[in-house]
Amino acid sequence: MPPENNPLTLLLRKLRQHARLDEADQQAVSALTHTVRKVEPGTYLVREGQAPTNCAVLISGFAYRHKLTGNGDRQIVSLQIPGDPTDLQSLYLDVADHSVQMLTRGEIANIPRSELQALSHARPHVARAMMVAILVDASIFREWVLNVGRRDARARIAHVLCEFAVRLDGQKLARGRAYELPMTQEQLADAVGLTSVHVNRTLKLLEAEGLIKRDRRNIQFADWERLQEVADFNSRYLHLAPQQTGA
Amino acid sequence: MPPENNPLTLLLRKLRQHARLDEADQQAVSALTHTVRKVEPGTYLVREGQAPTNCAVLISGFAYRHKLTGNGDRQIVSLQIPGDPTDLQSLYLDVADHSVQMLTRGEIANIPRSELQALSHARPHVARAMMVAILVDASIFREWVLNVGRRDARARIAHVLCEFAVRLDGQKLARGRAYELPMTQEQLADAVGLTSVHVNRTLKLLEAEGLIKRDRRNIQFADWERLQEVADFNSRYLHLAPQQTGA
DNA sequence: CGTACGTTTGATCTTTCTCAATAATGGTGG
DNA sequence: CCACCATTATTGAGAAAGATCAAACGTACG
Repeated sequence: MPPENNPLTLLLRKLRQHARLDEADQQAVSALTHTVRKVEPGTYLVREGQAPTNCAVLISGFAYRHKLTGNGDRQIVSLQIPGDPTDLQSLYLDVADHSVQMLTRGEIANIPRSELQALSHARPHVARAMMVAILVDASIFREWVLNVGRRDARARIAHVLCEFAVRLDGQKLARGRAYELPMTQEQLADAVGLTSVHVNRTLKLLEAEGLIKRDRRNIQFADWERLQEVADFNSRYLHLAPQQTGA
Repeated sequence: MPPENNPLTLLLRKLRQHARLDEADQQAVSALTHTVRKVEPGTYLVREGQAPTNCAVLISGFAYRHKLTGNGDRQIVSLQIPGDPTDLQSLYLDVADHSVQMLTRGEIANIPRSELQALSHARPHVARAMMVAILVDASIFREWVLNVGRRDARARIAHVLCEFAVRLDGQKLARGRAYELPMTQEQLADAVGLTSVHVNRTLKLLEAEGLIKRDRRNIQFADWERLQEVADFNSRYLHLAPQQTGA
């Protein structure tokens, strides 16, 4: 099957964003065993406390990583968009310290963890590319600590909206200055460490200020520049590839 | 110089916590070029926005990672204790997305980033060990998102105290059920996303409850079990080595 | 023995949470 | 295609956690 139709093309694209992979590397990635599966919202891709046996790459749909407190409060610690390998974070850890769950319906490609490990062992460039992907994830976690720890509700929510927009854009998934936010206000609340009630009010505030427009889950960026300012958003932490280098 | 006196012994110990390194691997790590330097509190080991050129391993003393919001609020995103490589987080990233600064006086071993990269390229087992170290750091970031996003002041502060205790213990740096907290209440506040005033009151609350005892910066765990409960602390996310495997 | 920094305390103000009820929406079975 | 149900979104009123402002107090160190 030509690589264009291969579910792993997405993964390959992701890996090549920051590291140069030669023909053999690319071949090896494309040759990974994988099974494609359709999944419903709520499906677990990783379950806290379990030993990870494979790595799911999101082909379509959205997912989120989260942790729970002892009394059941949820905190979403990151969002995953198509192309994201959801499980590199436990590639070499024996027990998952968090869960990953589908936000929407979608498709995933499951790759045996052992194959990824073997690949990273055998091919330094691929190992490096995976490491970069992991490091970028870690950088996003750090920004989220800042977001949740030091910004007020308005900036916090605006920040998540900005991050999502920029990441979608980076994967060529955004259509213009708008997107469908793939989550409920309650889930958004869990991402920013607030209450769904307060998220609702703050969303309306952002709208009243003319920063966004909303129609159900659809978010339009009425004033992208000012929204970024309000969000205190600077995309540096996403470590976007400055330029896609050709093959 | 025998490895016991080598500043890199600490790094080696860290790397070997989760991955098996053979003789040659260990040799290679011990042979890394490095310069030891004494540093004062406040010294920057990494500066946000700069291109990292070397990786500092903490030999003695404590450091912290932090980020700033646009209006100057600081959020500490993790604490570093002796043995921690402070800079693996930017091993393959071109621009540092956060700063690392010394909390106390201490000593660091600076290793050229290029050498670490070369080492990870040449030695898969070392690469894997570094990846694990990075993954554990990432796991700690995730826990901090949860801590700051979903726990109240009392639990949050207790949680940081617990984490610090367990990590010190893991490096054989704690003397019994007490330690000297190497930071001001203001810095602790920046670590938990609160005000120093509120940290002060909460610390006194924890003391009044009989969970800790304090004398200046010295923290004693008067009731370790109950403190962990209050903190909602579970060390799983630290991914501590189940057992130190012999050479 | 001052001075600067860190800690402690009080009083008041804000943001965000809670609780509760009402209104939309979307999906589903008939 | 329509009525019904379960979610999700919205709104209001009151409570609480934590922030802010300001001042006093300690303590280490030059």
